[in-house]
Amino acid sequence: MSTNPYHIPMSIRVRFAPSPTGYLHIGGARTALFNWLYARHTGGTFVLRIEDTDDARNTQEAVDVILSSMRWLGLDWDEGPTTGDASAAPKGDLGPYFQSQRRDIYQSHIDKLLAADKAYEQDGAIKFRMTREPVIIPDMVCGDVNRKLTAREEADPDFVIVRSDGKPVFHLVNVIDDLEMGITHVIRGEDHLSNTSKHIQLFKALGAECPKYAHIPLILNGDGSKMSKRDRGASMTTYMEEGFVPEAVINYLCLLGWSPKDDRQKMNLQEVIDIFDLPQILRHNARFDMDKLVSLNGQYLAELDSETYRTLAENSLKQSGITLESFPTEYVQAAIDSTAGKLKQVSEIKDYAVFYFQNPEEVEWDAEASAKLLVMENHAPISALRDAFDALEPFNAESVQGAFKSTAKELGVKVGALVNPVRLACTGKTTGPSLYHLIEILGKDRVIGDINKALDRMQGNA
RNA sequence: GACCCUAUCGUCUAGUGGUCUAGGACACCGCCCUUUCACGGCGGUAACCCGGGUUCGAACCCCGGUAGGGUCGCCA
Repeated sequence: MSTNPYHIPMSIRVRFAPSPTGYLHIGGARTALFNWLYARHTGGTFVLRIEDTDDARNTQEAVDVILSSMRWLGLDWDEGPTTGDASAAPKGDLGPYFQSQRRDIYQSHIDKLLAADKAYEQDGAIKFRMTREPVIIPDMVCGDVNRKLTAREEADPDFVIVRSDGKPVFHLVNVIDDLEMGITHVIRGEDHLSNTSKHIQLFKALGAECPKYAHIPLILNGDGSKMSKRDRGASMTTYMEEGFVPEAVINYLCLLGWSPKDDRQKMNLQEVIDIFDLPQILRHNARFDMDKLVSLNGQYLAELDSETYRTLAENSLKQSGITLESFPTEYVQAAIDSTAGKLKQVSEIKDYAVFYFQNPEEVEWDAEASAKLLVMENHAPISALRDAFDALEPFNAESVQGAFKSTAKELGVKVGALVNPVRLACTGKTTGPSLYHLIEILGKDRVIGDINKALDRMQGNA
């Protein structure tokens, strides 16, 4: 026995054990994250195990999605599958890491339980002789939980560990794997708390010490209801497809059910690793707030290097049906660069910058703004500006800005009086990238054409 | 129905008996900055679920309600 007063094993081993029945749920992602953080904080080992015992619901695609989601989030595992192929060589010595490959291991334990009369056969299934006493569940988040029997369990506390079709059930395989894989801390969703009494008894029957438990609260919808597949934000796939910044998603997840205890919100992973620990995990469920995630995402987006930002932006633009290939590379880059630091989500870029990639006649003016800005009294000033543009050489952001200022001064109007109608003329909107830069990118011909069209409208509105 | 967990602004949270006329962030509102928007800055609205105790003193401790969530499967 060590002299360590907390009896913390030398090497901590934790695991994330998803069942491949669909995408990676945001709650699952956070469970994975908390396990990962604990492993990294303690210098321990993070194991990924695929619990694919339900052939009716498991799919290969789901396995691949889980692995790619984990990788996207940056949650690397020290042991586990290297690919979605269950027969491929894994990383780590305690595999296989797919439960579907571990039948022999389960069978030997089942035989032992049967031989010791700790389990028995009934109707072709095998049932475990469960205690009739309450079970104390020591939990690092919830404290000691005194799990009494429910009415149903009072009637028959024993439960099935092997189905009549010969397949072992979750409770059994989960415990055997944690035992065989030397898992020291089980960090999982609170939905497993009640069932932990079964697991503790199973460990005992198998002649093993049970691991330490930490049941973390669940993530609920904004209205407090349970998050299901349909709910926006529930699937990690959404974040990958919509071009979220993985660091932002991770940062947000850290703040759900855990807190650095000071006023920090935006934290990099290393900062979190340094101070993350199990006892500070909150005990109550948290509601998912897309607004806050998006806000955080905007902060990370603004800090991205231009290369990464361009890639994200290009993908988003292509996804929304814009054929970037028909534009010069420099033009596309300049257009994208003019949106940098402006968006909270890259997926907003379509609405924000679509005018760059439309034919002038496709740009639709916002009706309300058009009625307000494209009026006859703006005709003279804007045509004066048009003439100034016409004579401008070179035609760039700097010279354009000069033309705005000098024209405004000559006419005795505010720059804004010229800026707003021109922005509408060129982009169709009242918001967007820096007008001077956008005008340079669009080029003189296009801009003068847009302005002329707006001048016609002013006369038409008269 | 039984059993378990939980309860601070709309949301995420800080707070572990006095320093709380309860702090921060998102969202919202106002002002400033500004070529629009966003950013940034300043300010504002907004919370201790209810009822009993314990105590000189309770958001913090205890009990009871209530509410939300979870579990009771030959699903995981």
